[in-house]
Amino acid sequence: MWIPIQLNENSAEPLYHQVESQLRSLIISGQIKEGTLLPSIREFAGGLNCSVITVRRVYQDLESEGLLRTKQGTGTFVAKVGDAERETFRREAVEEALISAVDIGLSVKCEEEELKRLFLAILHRKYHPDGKEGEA
Amino acid sequence: MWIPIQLNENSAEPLYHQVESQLRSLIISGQIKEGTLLPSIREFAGGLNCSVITVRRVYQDLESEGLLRTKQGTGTFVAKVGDAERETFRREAVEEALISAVDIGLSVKCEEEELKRLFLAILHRKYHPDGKEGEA
Amino acid sequence: MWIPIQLNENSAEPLYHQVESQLRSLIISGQIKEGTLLPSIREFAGGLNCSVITVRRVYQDLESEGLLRTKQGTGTFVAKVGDAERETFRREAVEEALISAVDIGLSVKCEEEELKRLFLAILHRKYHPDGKEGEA
Amino acid sequence: MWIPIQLNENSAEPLYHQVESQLRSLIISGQIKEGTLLPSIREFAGGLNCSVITVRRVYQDLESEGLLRTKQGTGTFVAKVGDAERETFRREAVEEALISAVDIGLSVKCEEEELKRLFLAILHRKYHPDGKEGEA
DNA sequence: GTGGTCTAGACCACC
DNA sequence: GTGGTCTAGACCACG
Repeated sequence: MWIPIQLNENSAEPLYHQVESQLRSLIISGQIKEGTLLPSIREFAGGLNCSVITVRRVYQDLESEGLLRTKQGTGTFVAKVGDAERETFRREAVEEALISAVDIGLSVKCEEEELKRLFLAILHRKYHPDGKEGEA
Repeated sequence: MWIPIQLNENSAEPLYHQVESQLRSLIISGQIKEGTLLPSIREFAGGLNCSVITVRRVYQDLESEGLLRTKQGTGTFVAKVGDAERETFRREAVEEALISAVDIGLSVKCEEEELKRLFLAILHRKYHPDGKEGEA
Repeated sequence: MWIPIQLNENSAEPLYHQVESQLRSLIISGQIKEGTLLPSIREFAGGLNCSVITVRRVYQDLESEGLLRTKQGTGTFVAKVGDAERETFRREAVEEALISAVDIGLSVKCEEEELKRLFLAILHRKYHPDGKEGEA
Repeated sequence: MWIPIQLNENSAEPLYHQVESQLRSLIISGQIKEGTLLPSIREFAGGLNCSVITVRRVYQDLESEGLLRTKQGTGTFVAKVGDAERETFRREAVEEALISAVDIGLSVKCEEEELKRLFLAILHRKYHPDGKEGEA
């Protein structure tokens, strides 16, 4: 199975962290279904051109979050995530990001109306990428 | 002079980063006026209960951004920030945060309408803290 | 012949280990009598929905413990277990578990009386499952 | 600070696991007080004669359990554990061990009375090591 | 000095 | 084949 992960070499964000958050999004959003057998750590590492250990860490962390389940000698699977649980995950992730953005607006004394305007513009641009935009 | 900085000991965010971003906001938003003499490194560090090295780094970083100006033997001052420049700073900070939030929404397959609804709710809550809310 | 084995897919305990310890218990406690012909490796593996390699390992391990005996071309039988031997087995298994439990209590600075109270409660619950309890 | 950890080289139990469980016990039982600065990973690794990475993993795992808190550039501390929380931890650890022991007794068809007698004997021996016993 | 990340490579246990 | 553990050693970020 092929997992679409984009690594940004120039980012300060640790490799394993980039992989983790993207894989987490794929699972939470349901783009990778429960029960799916993920690539072996070696295979995945090869594809990402990184160390086996980095991938192992990703699998391990996500397992401790309850998103993955690994069976020695067999492989690593996407765990069953209850709908309610998934909804909570999504909600939290999104709310957290929005709150943080509004906080920054506040800290910089941005007007409520201006913030709203900016947000709506960005929202529209991202969700209707008529031209080229659509991914950051 | 007293600078209102809140440090979160339990955050994963590095100390120096917390101080930097808050001080930057204070300057950009005009809450600390240009020409103001900031506390000495030692004094500031004492107030924040952190290392002088940390404060020194903050002053250096913000100086290299052009927000501060250090005069040997005198102290560190808030530099003159042109209105256009300030506007750019603010705009960038806010836009960046909003874009990042929307991206997360996208990555988790959040509906445009839901995202908008959530944002407006948070916006209102933060800007009209009737009860107690208002700062994170 | 049908062997009542419960596999816990989500346990960290290796499959072969789960099968081994349960089968061992069945033999030692006399619930499977000596001379009994066990299912073939394939059949057993099919019933447990696991690999034949796993069952093969179980049979081998228990044979090397003297609990099973394999006759080429015929099958695997439960060996004769002397009463004294069986008693030793049981005693060891139980004592080991109890000692380990008490050690954990000690390591966590649990009072002797509290430990005793807890034990008796659990003992009663497990041996007199009035409601539903009785197995973990 | 010196941490009393006993490593069993011959055990099948992974190194990091041995260290983790012992350190966890020390914290939960209150033998290491909250706020205590633990040895640096290098120092600890030197003392245990193991790799830095192994110690780091221990600290990381216990941090994710909420028992430790590490600050980059500063060190690793024992986190504040609420009394209720600590009680839960202890209770769970002990109950789990006892339940498992009783289950083994059951699986081997040990009489309730016999199990009780064995337990009380072991309990007394461990908590009143008149002769030599007292640790496993 | 501290912890944080990442590497390459080894060996073992499991299926 | 799979994952699990452990090593030695490097380099970076933080205080």
